Amino acid sequence: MGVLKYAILGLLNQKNMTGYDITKEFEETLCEFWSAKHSQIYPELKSLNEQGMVEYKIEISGTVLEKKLYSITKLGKKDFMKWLESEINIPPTFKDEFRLQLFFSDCLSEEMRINLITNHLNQHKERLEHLKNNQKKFSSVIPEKNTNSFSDYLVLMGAIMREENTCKWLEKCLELCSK
Amino acid sequence: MGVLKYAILGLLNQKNMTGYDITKEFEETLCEFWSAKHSQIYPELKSLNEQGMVEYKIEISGTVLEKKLYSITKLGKKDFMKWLESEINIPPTFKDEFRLQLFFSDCLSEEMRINLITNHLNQHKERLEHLKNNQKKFSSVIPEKNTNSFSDYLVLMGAIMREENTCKWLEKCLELCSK
DNA sequence: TACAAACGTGTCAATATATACATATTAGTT
DNA sequence: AACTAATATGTATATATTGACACGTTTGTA
Repeated sequence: MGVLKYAILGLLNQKNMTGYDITKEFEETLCEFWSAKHSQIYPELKSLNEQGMVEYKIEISGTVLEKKLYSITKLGKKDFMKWLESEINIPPTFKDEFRLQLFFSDCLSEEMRINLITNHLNQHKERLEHLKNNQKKFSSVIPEKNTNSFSDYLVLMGAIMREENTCKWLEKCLELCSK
Repeated sequence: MGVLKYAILGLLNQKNMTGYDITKEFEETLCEFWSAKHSQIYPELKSLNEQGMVEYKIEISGTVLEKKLYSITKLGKKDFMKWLESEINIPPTFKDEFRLQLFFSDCLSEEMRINLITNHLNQHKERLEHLKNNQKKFSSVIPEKNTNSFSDYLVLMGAIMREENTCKWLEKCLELCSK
């Protein structure tokens, strides 16, 4: 696939960053729909630099610590926009370990099955609360369309709707299992 | 993670199968929530056999073709049930290339963004139709609880609800992008 | 009988990803 | 001055996964 490449280019298209900054961005902002550890990011940045997609200048932090401040090149921007405009296909499989468990759950006692679903439901409820909290930063006003905040808003709305729907499904499952 | 292991054990817990049968099962039945190619399945079966989780007897198909008919062992069944009863955590990230695109979509013109979302919506509508077709096999009657059909029904219901919800979200996005 | 599609089992190379290993500096606090 | 958390950059090892390579048999049909 090579999606990591475009996640990094997209971030550098917003502003110049170090590998460390990018790692933080994955942890704090993109984590809902993409993730990568620094052990994957640093090699990828090296490769993108070799491909001419990004460049960097070394900045000195304090007295000696060298930071590589990366920026996107024209070539990188072109490649990023090409991906952004491309109509990707939805993957045939959304891997989901819980759904696999549920598929085999007829081996369980009624009680165990209900336990399994209830536990999962609680986790999704918690995540939903967390996402709703995130949404509070958009204080009742929907951001303007040409800002990243607006894109952010659309994605967050999707995550919230997904969690709400997942909870609804699990509650329906519990109902069917109980009666 | 090692989820593939439990997917295979779960299938062999239902009935004895060859590697080829298991591959087919992934393609036709599990594909909605797990997948694996035969190049992953054969080595995994070998490893499971070495761990004492599965065993096989060779059957002759036709005059010379040797098939390995795998079955789950007591040890395998024990390990499978332990996984099935375990309360797994939902992964922090559901990787989703489209959501990544949408997150960066403020770089696009209004028209291009609408194109992107519309195309994605159409794909999900198509998948929804496909899933609803699958559901027809449960001809108006909900299967009995202790059958695999019932588990299958719960998972399929989840997939349908998810696709419906995704369509709803994308339609809402289109609305917000247009006005 | 010839052909094709399906059956059947495997390996190899490349990519993706996670965890652990490894090291050093800087800024803030006590 | 000593300590700690955060900043900063890499590599190594193991596992997961895909697509390509590789081979041979059987069943149904034209």
